[in-house]
Amino acid sequence: MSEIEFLQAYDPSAYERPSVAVDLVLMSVIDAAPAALLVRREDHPHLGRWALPGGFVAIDESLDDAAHRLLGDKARMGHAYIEQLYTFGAIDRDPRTRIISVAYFALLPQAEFATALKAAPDLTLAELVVPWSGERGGPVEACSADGETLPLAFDHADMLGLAMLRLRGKLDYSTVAFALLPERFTLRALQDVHEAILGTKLNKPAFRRRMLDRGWLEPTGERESGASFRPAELYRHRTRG
Amino acid sequence: MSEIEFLQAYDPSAYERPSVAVDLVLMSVIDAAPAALLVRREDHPHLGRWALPGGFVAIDESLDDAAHRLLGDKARMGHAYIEQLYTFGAIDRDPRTRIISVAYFALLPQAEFATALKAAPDLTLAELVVPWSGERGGPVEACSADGETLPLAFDHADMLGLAMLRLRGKLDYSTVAFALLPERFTLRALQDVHEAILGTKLNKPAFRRRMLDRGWLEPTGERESGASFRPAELYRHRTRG
DNA sequence: TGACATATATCCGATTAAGATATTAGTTAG
DNA sequence: CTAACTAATATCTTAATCGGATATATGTCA
Repeated sequence: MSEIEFLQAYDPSAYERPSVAVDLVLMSVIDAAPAALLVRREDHPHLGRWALPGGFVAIDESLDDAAHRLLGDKARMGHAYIEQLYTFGAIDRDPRTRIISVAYFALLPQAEFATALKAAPDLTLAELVVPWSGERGGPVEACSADGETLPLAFDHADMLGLAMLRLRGKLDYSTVAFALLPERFTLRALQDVHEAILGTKLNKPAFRRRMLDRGWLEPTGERESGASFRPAELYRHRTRG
Repeated sequence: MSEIEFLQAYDPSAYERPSVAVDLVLMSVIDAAPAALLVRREDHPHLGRWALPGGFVAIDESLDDAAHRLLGDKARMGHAYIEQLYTFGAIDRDPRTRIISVAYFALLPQAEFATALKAAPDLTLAELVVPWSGERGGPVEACSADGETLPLAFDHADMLGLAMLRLRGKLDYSTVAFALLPERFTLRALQDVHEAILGTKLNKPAFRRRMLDRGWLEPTGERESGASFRPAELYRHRTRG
């Protein structure tokens, strides 16, 4: 049998197939706390609960393409740091039918986060409360601006928890933190982001040394404005060698 | 509309759905080198090339269940350390039809690896050659026992490469290495596993100290036998406290 | 112009990690 | 039975790193 004959004889409808979806964990650091964007479910199932923005993967688009498409459709965002997180495949995770969901997490600077909130009116800002410490992992809770706990739909508390765990793990040895900051930022702002994600205070001189020794930072020669005290130097993320 | 009415009205056949598969990266350390188990493809597409054992996910089983089922069916293995790796979703990764594949990696001690090779005669041992260093990542090459390069099917070189990258990353801060060793082992054997996976030599006293300080090891009081020199103490992985 | 707040630089002690070397304990050959 | 050999285990020294504290510099604002 030749390859062409084989492909013609292949019957893809022989198996009953699950639906495949992509869910987005859109994260930022707002007011010194980790935050995510949620949508209130207006349909069954889990009506009234809060869910991650997501959607089904089309038959003619890759998983990464689906994630980027949803980033534009749901959050009105063109570009963002985005990375595949984990694939959730429990049988009963959705009561409608078998849906396997590939979770992605995206990191946005505070300004783009605010823009997305305005441009996409169904999105709601939620502060993330991490009930575990260090690298233990587990689900996280979402809180609205007025401190109320937002009940989460499906297994989305696990997705948020895994995103926080991944973020904490990558913070120290990778450059993900820069995706949460504007193009130019102070060392203080960088430390605030680290502290918000880790949930701990850090030693200032030690943090400065570590970051500068990494070689990731490039001083711009400019200084922050609008402060009523000595303005700090603005750095940018060095992308070239 | 009540939830029950909604569920009855929901039509899951409205979307054209991709097939979902699970592929297994079955890894071990054989003769001081990382190794994996491959199957020769006897059908189109990629006839004659070498692939990871895998299969489709049934509609009534979770992803994890599918991975464990395949571990039993394909490798005749009951238990092994197993962990989800990444989900590959490019449109053209399989020429037959749209197949999204969730890759899992499993770690087996050398003895179980040999047992699987005997019990499942279609499996072939392949040594993995890592053409990159450190944490850079990328595809990996597979070599047969007589040194010939085995051409890999689909995107399976990427799956093998990602498995190696994950393994290297987890080696130092987690207990995955113990999944590659028998229940009782010497510190020398543990160091050999580390060196094979990292592809570098390690300092012996420093390695001993690090491992013993971690608190993961429990001395058994017994010693290895069959050596023509001073036998080393046998340790086991401490699972409690 | 001086008080103030914070950025930035320097310093020192403590903890940690690595590499080298010395010692111990089995095995085996003579 | 004993000495030589090999590799495991213990000890030691040195280098590097890290954290905390303090001191200084440099802006704003009253």
